[in-house]
Amino acid sequence: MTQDQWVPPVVLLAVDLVILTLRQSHLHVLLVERGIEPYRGALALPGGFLQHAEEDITVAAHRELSEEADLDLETLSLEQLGVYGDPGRDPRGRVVSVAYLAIAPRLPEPTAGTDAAAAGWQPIERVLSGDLTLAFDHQRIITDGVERARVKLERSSLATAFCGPTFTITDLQDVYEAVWGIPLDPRNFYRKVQKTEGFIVPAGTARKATTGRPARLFRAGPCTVLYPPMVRPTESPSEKE
Amino acid sequence: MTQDQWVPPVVLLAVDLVILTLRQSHLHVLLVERGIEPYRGALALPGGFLQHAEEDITVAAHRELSEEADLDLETLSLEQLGVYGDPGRDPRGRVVSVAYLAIAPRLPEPTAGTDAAAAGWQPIERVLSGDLTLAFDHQRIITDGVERARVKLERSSLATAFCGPTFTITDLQDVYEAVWGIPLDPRNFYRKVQKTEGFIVPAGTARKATTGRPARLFRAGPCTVLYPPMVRPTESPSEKE
DNA sequence: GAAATAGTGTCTGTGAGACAATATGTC
DNA sequence: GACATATTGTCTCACAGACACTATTTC
Repeated sequence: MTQDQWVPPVVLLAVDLVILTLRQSHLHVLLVERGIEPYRGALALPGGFLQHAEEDITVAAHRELSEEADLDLETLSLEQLGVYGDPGRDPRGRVVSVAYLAIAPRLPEPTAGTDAAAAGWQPIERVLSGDLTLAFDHQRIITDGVERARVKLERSSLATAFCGPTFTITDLQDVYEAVWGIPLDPRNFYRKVQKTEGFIVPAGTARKATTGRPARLFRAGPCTVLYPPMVRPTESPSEKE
Repeated sequence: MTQDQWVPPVVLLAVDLVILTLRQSHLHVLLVERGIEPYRGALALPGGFLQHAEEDITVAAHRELSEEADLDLETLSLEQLGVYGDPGRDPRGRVVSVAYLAIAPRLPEPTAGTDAAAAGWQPIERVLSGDLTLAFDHQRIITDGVERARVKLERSSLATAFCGPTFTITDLQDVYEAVWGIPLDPRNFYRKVQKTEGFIVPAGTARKATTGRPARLFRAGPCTVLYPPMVRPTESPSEKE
């Protein structure tokens, strides 16, 4: 049934990272400028090939994360997003890429990592709208990553990963609003997160530089799974006839 | 920064299929007996290497599906589950496997496909309990696949993919109970699915061979996304203190 | 009629969404 | 005090869950 001497084809394996963060209440993704062909000069996700044949894929993802974005694993969520391996997505040959999604708290401008000509945070809207042109199929990967993040906010405490060690409830609301792209009622949001057992725990009171009543501070609670889940309003009320 | 002449390592790319179906109200997974080393004689997921360097991964998954299980794509859901590529998972070398999840309606016993020594449906409990020993990391892949299916039943109309072209509401309830592994109240279930716009549409009345009032028949409705979602009872009430 | 399965009605508790009202800070 | 933001309270509606009840079939 198989021909003599048939051997399975080999592929190059790469990892790509969708690193999301919040800047000025807007969701941003980390992009680098490619220094080599193909797509030289175009914006792309940080990533690269496995370093050697025995490197674990997850390890490779973490390696790229620190190489290209100076990000350590502190308070950082990193999960597999999927495989992108269309033949022809890379002119160099058959390259199959494993995409990872990382969520990071507010970060300093990453002034060019090790092997990227330029690096920077780009507003997610510019990517999703097609305003920016990205290398390979990276726009689709980012689209999938954002959607994954949106869904994860509903049932996991992931949102706290966008914040620093302590945060106010308003900070947390900003996260939800930015990722979901919709406004939420502060009063109802307040009640909801307080009622959700183990989501956040008190951590003193903030001294606010700005005007208004100072907010209480919280830190991430013990639970990673939210019950009941946060509900995303724009579910599909438009589904009605 | 890179050594002279450094070239990225290559890997072998495989696809593995988690094919789930319902038999006698129990969730089953399709397993084959391996005919070759490694793990010769052990049970494993159907799957195999890419056929040639230009084969699309999804195409390869469909190919394996028909090769190993005689299943065509009719009313069949097939989606990417994830990548499993730990170094050392396959003694033959660096093999990275893309796992797919397929949901199939009740099917005839698949009497050995093309290149598998034996094939058969195994109850999912035997796999999850560790009662059966599987090749490679296939137990973990199946565990992930079942969990994915459970979650998908909540918000998608996937459950109808387990049924034939027409089905009764009780049939549909059986699907939910089997996949979730918990009993549901028939009365509430009935109301719920009827109220969920576009989930199921009437399709005549069944003539039952058994006793009792004949049930109405339905077929899958136009909506693939359920709103409001079906709620899985055992969410995490045990999370309470 | 008895048994069995299908389908409906009703009540109750929880939680989402709207929004008024109150608290506590800065200027 | 004026203003701004934080926090609490209240009302209403939708829906999950429990479960009594009615309907329609076979025997």
